[in-house]
Amino acid sequence: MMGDKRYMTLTPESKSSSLDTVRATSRALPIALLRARETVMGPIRLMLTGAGVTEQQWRVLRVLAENGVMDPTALSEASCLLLPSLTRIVNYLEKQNLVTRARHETDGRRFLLEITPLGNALIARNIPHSNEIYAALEKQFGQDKMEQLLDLLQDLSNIDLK
Amino acid sequence: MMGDKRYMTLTPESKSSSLDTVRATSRALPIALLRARETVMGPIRLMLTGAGVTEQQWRVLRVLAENGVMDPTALSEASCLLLPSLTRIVNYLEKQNLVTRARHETDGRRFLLEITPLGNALIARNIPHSNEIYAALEKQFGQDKMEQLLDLLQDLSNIDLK
DNA sequence: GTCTTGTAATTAACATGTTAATCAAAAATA
DNA sequence: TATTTTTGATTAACATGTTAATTACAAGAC
Repeated sequence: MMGDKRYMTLTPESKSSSLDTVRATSRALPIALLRARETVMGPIRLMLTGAGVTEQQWRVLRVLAENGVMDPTALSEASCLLLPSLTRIVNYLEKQNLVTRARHETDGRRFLLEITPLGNALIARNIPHSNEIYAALEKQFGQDKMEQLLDLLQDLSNIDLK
Repeated sequence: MMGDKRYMTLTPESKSSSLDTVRATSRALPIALLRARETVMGPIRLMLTGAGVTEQQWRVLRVLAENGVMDPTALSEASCLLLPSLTRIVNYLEKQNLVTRARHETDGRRFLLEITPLGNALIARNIPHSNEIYAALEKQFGQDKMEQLLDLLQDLSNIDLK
């Protein structure tokens, strides 16, 4: 394979084993995932700017709209946000009356978070645009490839690396 | 498909069109990409902690090792970092003598960045561990699926959403 | 009940993400 | 050449990412 730039050798003068060969960054999975995500988020970010929320705030609101009442730990897992980030985000959303925070009835350590009608309204009036973007993406990329990609990503996420 | 939770309706009492139907966050592409990336980065982060660099610093060093001299704009594109982030990261790497910054000879606006021998040494002594992690991941996930995923991600990244 | 241990959530500190503003130098135009 | 416009890079300001430390409460052990 002449000109295949998927691999390179760090020290060309030495005999290289597979362990000291650097995978080209264009085929490095973490970067590939990041780059793909940037492509998708581009138009979505425009939409969110119009909605007046950040990407992460939108994610929190959507998960709460989908799941109802949740405690921070569950919300953290579902929205892919670490707890310290989530704490700050929920503080802000609470000030904007988009989310409420209440103490758990029996467990004094836990809280219960819930989206407000105002929060639901924010989602409802922006979802159509969001879906338009997603539809355009799926049309460009191909519905079959999209399903294939989502399945692979789900499989990858379920791997246990010990 | 009973019990298929890939979609939900925001307002159950209304007749919902495809445009006001909320895609379940478990099948939302941005979250799926994020979650997959977290899975992969888990063990890599452990390695990087041992190496004494952050994920982004490691990425910058690897791209420079792969491509030689680069200006910030090109490095930004290749490493998937916005210029403001890159400026701070390069400032730090320069202080650590892992990277050098020089003025462009003919264009006074541009700079030329290059990895130092110290930087190359850092990569060389950590690449074996990095490759072990990657090999374990590929073994768990399957080499064919890995190639398939990388191809899909590359395709997705090349889409133009106008 | 008291003490210890474990858990949920927050706070702290620093690095990075993100958008807008700024600055210097190059390129374009008159 | 003087002016304007564009471009490369940095700085500023604020939100989030990340790890470690802290706090309040619950659950177990004694």
